[in-house]
Amino acid sequence: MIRPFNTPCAGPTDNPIAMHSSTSAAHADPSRDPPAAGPAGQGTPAFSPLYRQIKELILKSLQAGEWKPGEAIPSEMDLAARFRVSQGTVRKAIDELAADHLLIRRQGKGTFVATHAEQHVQYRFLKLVPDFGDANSEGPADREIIDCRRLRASAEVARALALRTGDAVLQLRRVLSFAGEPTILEDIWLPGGPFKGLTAERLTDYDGPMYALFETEFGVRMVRAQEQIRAVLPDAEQSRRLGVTTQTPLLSVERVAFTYDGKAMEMRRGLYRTDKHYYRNELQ
Amino acid sequence: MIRPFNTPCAGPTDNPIAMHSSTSAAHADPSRDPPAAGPAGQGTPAFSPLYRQIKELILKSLQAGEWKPGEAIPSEMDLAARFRVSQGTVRKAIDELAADHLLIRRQGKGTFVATHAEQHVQYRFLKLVPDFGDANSEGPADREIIDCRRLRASAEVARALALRTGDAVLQLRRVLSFAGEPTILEDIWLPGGPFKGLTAERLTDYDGPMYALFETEFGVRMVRAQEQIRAVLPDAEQSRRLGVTTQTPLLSVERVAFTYDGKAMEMRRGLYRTDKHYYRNELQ
DNA sequence: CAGTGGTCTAGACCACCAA
DNA sequence: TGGTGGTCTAGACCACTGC
Repeated sequence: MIRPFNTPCAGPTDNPIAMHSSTSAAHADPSRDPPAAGPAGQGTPAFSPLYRQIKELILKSLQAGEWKPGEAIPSEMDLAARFRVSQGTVRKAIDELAADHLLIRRQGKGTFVATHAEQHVQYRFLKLVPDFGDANSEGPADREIIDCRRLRASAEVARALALRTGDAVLQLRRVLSFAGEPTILEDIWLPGGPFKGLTAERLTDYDGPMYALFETEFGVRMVRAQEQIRAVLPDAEQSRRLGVTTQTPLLSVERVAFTYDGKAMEMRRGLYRTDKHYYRNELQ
Repeated sequence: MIRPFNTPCAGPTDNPIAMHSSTSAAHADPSRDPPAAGPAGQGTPAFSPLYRQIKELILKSLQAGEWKPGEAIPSEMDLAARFRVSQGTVRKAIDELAADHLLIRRQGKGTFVATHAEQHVQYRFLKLVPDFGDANSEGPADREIIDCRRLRASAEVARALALRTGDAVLQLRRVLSFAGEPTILEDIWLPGGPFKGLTAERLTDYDGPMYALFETEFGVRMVRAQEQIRAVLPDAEQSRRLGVTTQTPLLSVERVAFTYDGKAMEMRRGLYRTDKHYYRNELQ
């Protein structure tokens, strides 16, 4: 057996996963354990090509914070030397991470950790765009924090965030206005532990996407999200906040956002006015 | 100059785009025309790596119908021989086409032209899923064609389909029911020319996705779509068709679907009930 | 068993960027 | 000018499929 596929990661600076001779077999040794990774069931599939193992190792370094959002990671040649594989194999691993928007390649400069700050689209996960013009034509949104409190997770929030009912959570409520018009009313729930110390003041003072603040202040990087969209009517308070009647249909957009390791770290429910905007989706 | 980058495609069976010596330069010859492709402005960017040219040639063959949806395309080796490039270059071209869901690779079998028929997800572009269970748990949708008529394009439809106002279009109206409950009311507009001969009977008789019928009967393959989603209230007839009150908020989902060559070939507006379903979206 | 796509490597050269 | 990512090639071997 040449490649110890399940060797535990030895740490961020030394991952001797491969010790190939120049003509070594490229694939998993069939004498290894069968795919069922263990009694826990949820294990990762045991067989995995080398470039995917490299991908996992890079992912682990990202999770561990070895390279921070916005920073460059080592060059492909350096990573190839570290992992004792060819540049092509590292390249394929990085290709997938770039396709997942975890890394950003810049020819001639290097490969960088993606970040919610300093990317030209202000809100990467916000799909609401104006009927006329594009997202930038309205300028930055006005953001007003209405409420920020600590409370115990409801059953629904607990389920979404993989907490237990009653665990401490932070609840935010805010209004986003575009072109001076209140357009989005959002409730946001965050797990109390990772976001200890987050206050309305810090949010108000911070001038940038909320997810960028999460990265820099709490080390929480959102990389993926799921949304459930419905049409609803607002209650009295919601309609007042958005300046519409209670008979005005609104989009209810429920989002759960996930970090590198796939943990749900935020749930939010937004009410979107769609009289001057629409939710845009590309299908492929 | 080694590679005639702008040589017109010589036809599906002979595309002598490359005549490299074994150590030839890999990139565009800088002595070529500058990137501005011509006075028309909209031209494709003049510089393009070899694998992307191969991709375009394969795309042209798909458009031309050289390989039909569901069929296998030639093997990577065959295509490499045809285009006089290495297998790796063909591979990269196919990789991108597979990522775009135009081709489907099956290890050991070949590479196949994607199709709306015979894919396990019944409706690839339909993002409405039940609150409980998954899309398959409800079984196939009941489809009822309510209306099918030829008329002249309104300004809005003409704009979406790149027609002129007053051009002939086909208008369909149908209701989709899940678990016996009417859930989606859809108006569909199709350009009259390409869909000449489409009737309500043919749609009713056909047992499969509408887009699959478009492929087999009209040679129109939808590969991409854009949706604009809003929350609305139905009018009297719409509410009756869906079995809800006129005060029930619904999703309005406006879709424009595109073919291989990027031409818009369908517009539809769906009204979705979201009391037992939701529109699901993955953000990345 | 032959043929397909999938992985891995090694080496060459190119385009882009910053110093 | 040197370093980065980007492209292209050639050859080897592996995994999967179907005959």
